[in-house]
Amino acid sequence: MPELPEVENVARAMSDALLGKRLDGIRVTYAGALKPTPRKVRSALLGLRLNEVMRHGKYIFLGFGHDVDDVTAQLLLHLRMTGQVFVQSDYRPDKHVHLFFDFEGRVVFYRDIRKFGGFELLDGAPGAAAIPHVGQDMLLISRRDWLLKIGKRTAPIKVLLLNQGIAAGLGNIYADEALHRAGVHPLARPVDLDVKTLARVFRESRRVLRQGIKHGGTTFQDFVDFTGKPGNFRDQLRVYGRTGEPCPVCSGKIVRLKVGGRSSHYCAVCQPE
DNA sequence: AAGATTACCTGAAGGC
DNA sequence: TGCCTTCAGGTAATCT
Repeated sequence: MPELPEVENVARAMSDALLGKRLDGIRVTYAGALKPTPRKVRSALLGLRLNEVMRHGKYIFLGFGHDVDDVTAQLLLHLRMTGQVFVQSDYRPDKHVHLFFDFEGRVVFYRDIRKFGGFELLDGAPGAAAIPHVGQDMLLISRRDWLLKIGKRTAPIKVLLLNQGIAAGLGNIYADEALHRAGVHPLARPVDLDVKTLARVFRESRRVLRQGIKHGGTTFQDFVDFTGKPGNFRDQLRVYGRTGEPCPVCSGKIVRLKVGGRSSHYCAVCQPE
């Protein structure tokens, strides 16, 4: 499931492989993956070059223009739950591949089993202004701003870490991992925690996201990188998906609990309520 | 106004 | 070639 580290790896790979290349064609087998309509997207982008790849939280902005560095139109990409973007010369597309982008002969596939994700054409090049409900990127927000936004809240901290309006990028897996590393229970309320503890959650959130990026992301079920390979961070997970196993730090039992409708995994010993 | 619930989809897993 | 229910989790919309 793509969260910030997985999206960052996709963005970097797209940038490396496609920057400056001309978009010559788009084949569409599921129109819902290309908004507002495949026709309008083709009419706006065909013949233009990909001049910018920018990640914000779990979103990727793809900037297109006529000349070098010129950006006159943008595609906004979100992978949601099962979206995959990759280039693989020997790949045989299955029924879940919905889009084929032709960049000067190189084919980029968009595959999405659950069809939640996709691309959306933005008028002009609004960038982050197109997603005003999304807060600053979790890797860019200052500790001060983050503490101001979260410090007095009364909702469970797990829910707030997942709230993309406060800071963008953490998903269910990395949020559980960050809370374990910080030693904080997922139901803890920020208003009840001291600043030092909150600062630890902030630091560990950043750290686990950076480690995820370094390891090529986490593949639990569906994520693959730009070359179609799964990520390596799964081995580093300490609590997510390890219900019933011993905690790697203290050997306490890892338990699972629904928080805000989402499964949360934590160590009952390291993360007391 | 924040928090809870539901919708969007498909596939895997497990009970019977 | 079994049927049915539940679950997985990102986000928007719709409730309370």
